[in-house]
Amino acid sequence: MVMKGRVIPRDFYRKDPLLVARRLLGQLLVRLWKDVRISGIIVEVEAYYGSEDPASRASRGGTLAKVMAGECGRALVYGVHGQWLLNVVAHEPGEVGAVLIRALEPLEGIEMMMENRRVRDIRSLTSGPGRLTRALVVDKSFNGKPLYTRNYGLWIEWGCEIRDELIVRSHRVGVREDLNEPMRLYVKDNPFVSRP
DNA sequence: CGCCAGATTGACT
DNA sequence: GTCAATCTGGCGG
Repeated sequence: MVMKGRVIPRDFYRKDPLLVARRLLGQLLVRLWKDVRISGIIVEVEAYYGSEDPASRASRGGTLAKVMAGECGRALVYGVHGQWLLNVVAHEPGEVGAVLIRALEPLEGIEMMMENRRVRDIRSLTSGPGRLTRALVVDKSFNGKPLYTRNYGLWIEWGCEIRDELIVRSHRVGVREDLNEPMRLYVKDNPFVSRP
């Protein structure tokens, strides 16, 4: 792709969360940590909406809802079950939404990730929302930070295009009450997709 | 402040 | 496959 290697601009995220989720597959999540580029290809995502979405934390109000209603392209980081989960705020103007990044295929800085995660098997490095934040050293301090600039050491850049035939759509993982529409997307047969 | 559910993980049968 | 440790944020007192 022509744009490969460039940071994805803010306007990319000003769309319906499911559409943004689809377009995020194949792009690169990059973390600059200790002068080392740690990155991975996004291979699994989930779309979340506002008050109409029973699985969304935004439907319960509070700080998270505010961030999800705020500026697109910013990180939304919050804790569940002792893990930090990384989302990108994404929605149409006046709406509420975000995309959860659930799994990466490790690309650069793999040794650094291994150090951060202390695992033997490379397949468990970044195959889960809590795992990838540990591997890339992402925590609450990134909450609200823009991901459309390199300024904060965490951003998303153009990677590769993934054909429609390679994309699987399913219901979201770990939610009590899901929407009728499946909101989870992942790359078919990719070994780094989290366990269903 | 205490309570508790939850967009999870890793260890174990 | 099962199961409990984990800890933040929302909410009630």
